[in-house]
Amino acid sequence: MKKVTINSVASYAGVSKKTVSRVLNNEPNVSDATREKVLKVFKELDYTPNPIARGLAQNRSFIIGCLYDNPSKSYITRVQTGALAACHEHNYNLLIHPCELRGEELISNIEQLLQTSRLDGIVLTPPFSDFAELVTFLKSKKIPYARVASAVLEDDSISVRSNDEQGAFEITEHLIKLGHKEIAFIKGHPDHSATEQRFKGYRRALATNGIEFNERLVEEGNFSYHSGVDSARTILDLSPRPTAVFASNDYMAAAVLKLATQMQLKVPDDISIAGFDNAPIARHIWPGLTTIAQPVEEMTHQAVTQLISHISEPQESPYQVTLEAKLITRESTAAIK
Amino acid sequence: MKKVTINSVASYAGVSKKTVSRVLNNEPNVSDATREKVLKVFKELDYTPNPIARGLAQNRSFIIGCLYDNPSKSYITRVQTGALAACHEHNYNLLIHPCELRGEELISNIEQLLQTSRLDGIVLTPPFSDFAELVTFLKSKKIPYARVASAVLEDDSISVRSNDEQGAFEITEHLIKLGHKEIAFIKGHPDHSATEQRFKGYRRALATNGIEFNERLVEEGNFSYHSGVDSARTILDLSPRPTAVFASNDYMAAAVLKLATQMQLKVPDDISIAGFDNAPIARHIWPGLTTIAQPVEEMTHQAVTQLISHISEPQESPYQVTLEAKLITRESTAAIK
DNA sequence: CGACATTATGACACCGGTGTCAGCTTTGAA
DNA sequence: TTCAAAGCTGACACCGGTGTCATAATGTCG
Repeated sequence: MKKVTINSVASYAGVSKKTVSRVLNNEPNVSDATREKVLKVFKELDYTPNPIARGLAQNRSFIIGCLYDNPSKSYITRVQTGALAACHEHNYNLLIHPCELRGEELISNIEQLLQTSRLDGIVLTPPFSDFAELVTFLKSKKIPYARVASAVLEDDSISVRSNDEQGAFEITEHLIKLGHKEIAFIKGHPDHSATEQRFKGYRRALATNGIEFNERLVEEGNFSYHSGVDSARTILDLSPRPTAVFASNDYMAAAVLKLATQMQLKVPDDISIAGFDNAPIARHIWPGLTTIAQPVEEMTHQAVTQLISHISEPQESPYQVTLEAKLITRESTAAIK
Repeated sequence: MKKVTINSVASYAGVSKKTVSRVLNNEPNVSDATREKVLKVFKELDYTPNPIARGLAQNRSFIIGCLYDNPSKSYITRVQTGALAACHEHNYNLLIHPCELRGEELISNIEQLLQTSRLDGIVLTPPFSDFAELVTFLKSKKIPYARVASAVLEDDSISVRSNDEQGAFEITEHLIKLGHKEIAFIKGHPDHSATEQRFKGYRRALATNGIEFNERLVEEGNFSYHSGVDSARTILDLSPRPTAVFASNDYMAAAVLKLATQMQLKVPDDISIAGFDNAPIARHIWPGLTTIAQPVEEMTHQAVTQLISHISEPQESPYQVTLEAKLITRESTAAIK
């Protein structure tokens, strides 16, 4: 089986390379007759253009980088799924780049990534979506980027988010409507903008419903299961014990559930527990967690799609969208007795 | 900031492109003086070779594809971690390719992937590691590949696995030593070779310890949480109820635990439960699952490393290694009363 | 010291596409 | 009918590296 290049197609079809290239790229100024002739040869010879040669000529790689640092494997996978789908739709490839760095090191790490992999664009997922230094750096290097789930809306960048504040508001209000007034809250990682957003939603729900905010019911977590265990220990030892706990994500909520169970507390009879994210664990444990589902794949898909179209033809108006998060009620929350 | 190409380096250093290229690739036949001179210019100009141009010239992409289809996000992430690390060490990139297809469609899907992305090699993870048609196809196309966690050992391919059969044997024997004789077993997905291996280990442990194998205690699962729920329902309704359940992975084990808890059974007092894989959920639930930990990252890392070195210089003897799996005991298993 | 092997270097084509531009053909308006 | 504008096509250089081969410089041995 011989290699089929643009040259073989050209000579086989009796036209020049350039004309073949025109057909490939759907350029105008090719007669219908010629176009069809070439397209037929494509099929006959089973020709696929070489993206590497193309990349060299156009100084592009057709690769989008995806930057993340998230303890939740399911979140990562969902991000990848959405990003991959968008990439495939436009014949791009996705390069994943998990990354634990911060500050200076982060920048130089990304710089190296850009140097060696020649990315055409980069998708930032939390917590990188809101890292000002990184965004500034990318802007200065003129690397197209898109931000997923960022809280800060700049005027000139692609950004697709979901409404964390509103989601937190709704789930807190759900607890309040069940009669809970003593609702503990576990914060997420301080680097994530979602942490602040979810906290705001919690406080707004309390305020809206005339419940006084109590500092003592708030614990600092970092989204990890482990941090949830620590926070849970403090919260469950409070006296009087709060009747509900809203953890900023499902892993921490699962930790609360585990500890409560170990302490012989019945969930939701003795205490209600709510999470956030609708991670798989939320339905893998008993009782299932009431939580907030976000359209992660959809967000990432939109972000990457916009990023790619921005790369091909820079737009003026940045694409900025906020998608809805949805309350999912399961067995871990119930009316107070 | 201007682009630094091999031409700028060459003229700046006062040598030809080719000489620069020689230095880049550590080729012989360059005098020490010249080499150092060029290396210095590399630093001064902060030069990084363009992998795309390189790829075009050498007909390579420096991209390894990673094929998987696995319900466990944590497994996928671990595979990616190991593969990425190995790729970075050798200046390769990793292209992930989740893939739900089988048979004909799978082959044509992979064919397209190879066409459009020009992969230099491909890592197969379960269940693809043991798909004969796929392996045959890759061999016929002369695409280098490596197999992770495959059960079948061919003579001529790179393969890194862990000992599933032995792991299953050990965990079953662990239950037996705790006094269990009625040990139910939930099988995995029939497409995965691990399914058969784990089942074998289970039976060998029974046989070794003089316990008669009982067909009625075996349920067919498919590694998904959901399938675990179905199998658990059947098993927990048996009478007499088995005193222990060994599920082929942790998700199914978690499902058994959930159902048992819903049925007011105490784990491990009323029934012991064991899993396999040491997925995060194994320690996120209460009681924590006794399970088998495999060095997934290590396996993938070795597989990719070997694959890359095979690409650069094909070896005669295939690299075939079996790593050890390790028993991890948690609270979900206990001595029978 | 001369013949020959070895090492060091560069000229140039090539990988497989795209960009530029010139030249020919067709179209359409005056 | 005429001529400018628009449509179509191909020649050729170029993207940034590597492979081949010729040639110059250096080393080796009888």
